[in-house]
Amino acid sequence: MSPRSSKQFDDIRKQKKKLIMETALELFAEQGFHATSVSQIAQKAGISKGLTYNYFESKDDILHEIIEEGFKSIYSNFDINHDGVLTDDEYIYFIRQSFRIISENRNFWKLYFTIMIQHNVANLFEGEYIEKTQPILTTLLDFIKAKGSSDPEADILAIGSMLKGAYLMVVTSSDFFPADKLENAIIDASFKIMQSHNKSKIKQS
Amino acid sequence: MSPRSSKQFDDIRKQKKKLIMETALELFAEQGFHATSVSQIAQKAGISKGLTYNYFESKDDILHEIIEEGFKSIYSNFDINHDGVLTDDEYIYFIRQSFRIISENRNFWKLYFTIMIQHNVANLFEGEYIEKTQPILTTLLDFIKAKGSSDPEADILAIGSMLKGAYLMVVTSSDFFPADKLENAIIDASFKIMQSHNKSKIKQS
Amino acid sequence: MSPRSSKQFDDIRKQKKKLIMETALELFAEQGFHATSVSQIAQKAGISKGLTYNYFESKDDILHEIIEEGFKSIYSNFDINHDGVLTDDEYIYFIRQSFRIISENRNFWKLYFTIMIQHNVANLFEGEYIEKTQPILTTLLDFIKAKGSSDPEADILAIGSMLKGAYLMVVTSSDFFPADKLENAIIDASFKIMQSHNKSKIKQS
Amino acid sequence: MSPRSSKQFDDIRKQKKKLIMETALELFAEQGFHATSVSQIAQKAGISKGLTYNYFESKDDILHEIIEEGFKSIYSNFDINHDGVLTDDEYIYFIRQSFRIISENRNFWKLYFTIMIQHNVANLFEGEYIEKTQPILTTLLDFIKAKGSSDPEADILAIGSMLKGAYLMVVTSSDFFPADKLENAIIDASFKIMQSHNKSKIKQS
DNA sequence: GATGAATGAGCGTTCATTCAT
DNA sequence: TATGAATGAACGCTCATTCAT
Repeated sequence: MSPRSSKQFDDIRKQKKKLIMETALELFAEQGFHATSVSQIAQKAGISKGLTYNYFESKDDILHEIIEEGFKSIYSNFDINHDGVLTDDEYIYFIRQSFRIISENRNFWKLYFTIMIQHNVANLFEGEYIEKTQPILTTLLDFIKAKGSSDPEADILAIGSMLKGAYLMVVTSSDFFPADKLENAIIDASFKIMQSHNKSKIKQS
Repeated sequence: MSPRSSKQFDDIRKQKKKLIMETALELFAEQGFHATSVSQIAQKAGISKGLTYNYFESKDDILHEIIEEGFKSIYSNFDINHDGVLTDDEYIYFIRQSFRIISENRNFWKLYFTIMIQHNVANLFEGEYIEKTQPILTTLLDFIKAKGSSDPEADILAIGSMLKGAYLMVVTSSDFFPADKLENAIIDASFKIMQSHNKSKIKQS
Repeated sequence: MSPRSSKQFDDIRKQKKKLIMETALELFAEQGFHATSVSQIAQKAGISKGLTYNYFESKDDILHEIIEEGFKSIYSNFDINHDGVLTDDEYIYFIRQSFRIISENRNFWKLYFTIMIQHNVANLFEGEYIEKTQPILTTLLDFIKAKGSSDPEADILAIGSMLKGAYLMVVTSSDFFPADKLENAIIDASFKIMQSHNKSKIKQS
Repeated sequence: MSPRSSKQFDDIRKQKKKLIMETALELFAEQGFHATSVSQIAQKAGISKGLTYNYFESKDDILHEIIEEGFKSIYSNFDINHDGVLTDDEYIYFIRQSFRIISENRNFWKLYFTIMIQHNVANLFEGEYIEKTQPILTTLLDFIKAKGSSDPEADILAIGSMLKGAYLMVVTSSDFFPADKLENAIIDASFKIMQSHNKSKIKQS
């Protein structure tokens, strides 16, 4: 067989694999992993049940590859090789971009949140997770400090929570959800949190 | 010998039902509803599989009763019959209390978040959900307005996101998570959001 | 305990047993034996599941006692101690009476036919069955002979089939079934069969 | 290797389906529908329990397909497109044929009678049943009238009962049953019933 | 005599996975 | 590469039966 046709076969394999993963992701996100059967995936993808096992070792394996692939593509979308401190516009761009990524991959993120709640995601991807996440957190912390925060650790907790909650809203939201309003509110609020020098209202409980 | 009195039977029933629900909640929270089998529940509860069906009509029924019971106990913990506007201390108390409720029922809230992600929870409990939630949101909105917010709708989105995200952190956190620090950070941040009169940093994208 | 109260207890036992058997018969006839649960019987009879086993050894036992009791009461309704040959009126009375017995106990006969189809009933009641049935058949055969039948064995087959079929119709019939018309048709036809001296129309196939 | 052709798959499916239906019919007839388990069917057919559900949606579905198939083959065996009135020989042929069909499919008819007793079979197959049965009854009624019956409605009741009873005997009979003798007796008797102009012996009760 | 909680075997059914073709 | 028939373990659930009270 010529190398050319070998390459063609390879392309077919890649396409089929992608097709199966995309179909599975849709169903996993809609119904959950355990409530989705391999038959369903195969049927929706228009292939035979048996063929699935030509591309994946098991149903679990499909899930793992989806998650792995998802993470890879997410982090490749963030350009975190940032030397200095973010400008305000860069920060805003980062937030906006993260919203865009999530709303464009709502299925993946539904799945991600579901898994995250059940298992500690950091454990799932061990070193890799921290390795990828750390630079983002560091950059964010530097930015908060630069804005004059009186308690950067607290602020990053608050802002991180706010982002997580907002992402969750986007993921679970219906089509009529005012995504823009939320996005702007989160951006504004994060500046308020970083910049404000108010004394804390609270006494330790 | 005479048969057990009806009170005795009633006591047994209540106790067993509680045992089954608690056991099921643990497993549902850990593994998810679909990944948990009735056999597992029965085994962990130390009873026979068949007995489960003496107390619940179906596996679905167990879930429904857990959620119903959970909602009942949550809302009974919030005293929302509030006429005027919250004081700062009342607001702080409300937030602290909500954190306490969630961290004391982490299993229930794990389950709740998981279900919420798959099916819009508002749909699940339709009328009741909105009926119970609305007064809380109204009270919160009034408080935000009273604090002089320049855009209460945006602020409630931001604060709501922040709470949701923080709750999610508490639910998924390990035992070593600095819950107090998070709690304080969220309270401080929410005041910053409401009080700050800064002009918006953002231009519409 | 006085003999009197002992007798009272005995009466209670008999009544309860009868109640259970009647309730079970209704359900067995409607739904079939296997599709009827002991719980159903107990519930419909207004007693506890456990009590059933105070009166019957098993679910099978209930069925057996119903059938035994049914047979006893059927044969006790036929006065077959008949020396000579039946008169026409006695024959007609016998047929009419058999229809009455069946339509008054449709539930029992439904059950009887169902069991008969699955198992050879003669086997179920071995000696007893033949012992009870034989005199009836002998009396009938004598009557047919006396009416001048040219082939009594054939005629008893035909008349026997006709009765069996008619009984089956009564048992499965709705409330609007013209039972009288059927009864009269069967009586008339049976006389035609016995009396007619026609040559056979048929050649052996 | 290339996969089986779709004709090969089709052949396998048809053969297996037939095997399952035949095995199930045997067991349903012997033990009744409810007393027969899917495991039993599979074991007797020499396949796995799960495979059954590759061919039938449910246990109920097996029953339905058996009955449907049975009815189809029965009615296709009667040539009822009969314009004029039957000759005597045609009538005899019709009766003999019906006996043959039933004794060749005793299992199906056992099942049929059992179901008929519990649920009015006309209800089960509603329209179709009446549509198929009506022409047979009409042809029979015309024949009875042509033979000079003084009360055709009564005679068809009597003959119908006789046939039903005789069929039931054939179905429940052991291998030693004198089927020929019964068949001839029924044919003779039916002519006697139709032709006889005797006055009725009976007075209304 | 009477209750119903409790058991355990078995039911109908589903499904991840294998394999001959 | 691709098919779908086939398997077997496990699922949710039912029910005849037992037993402490």
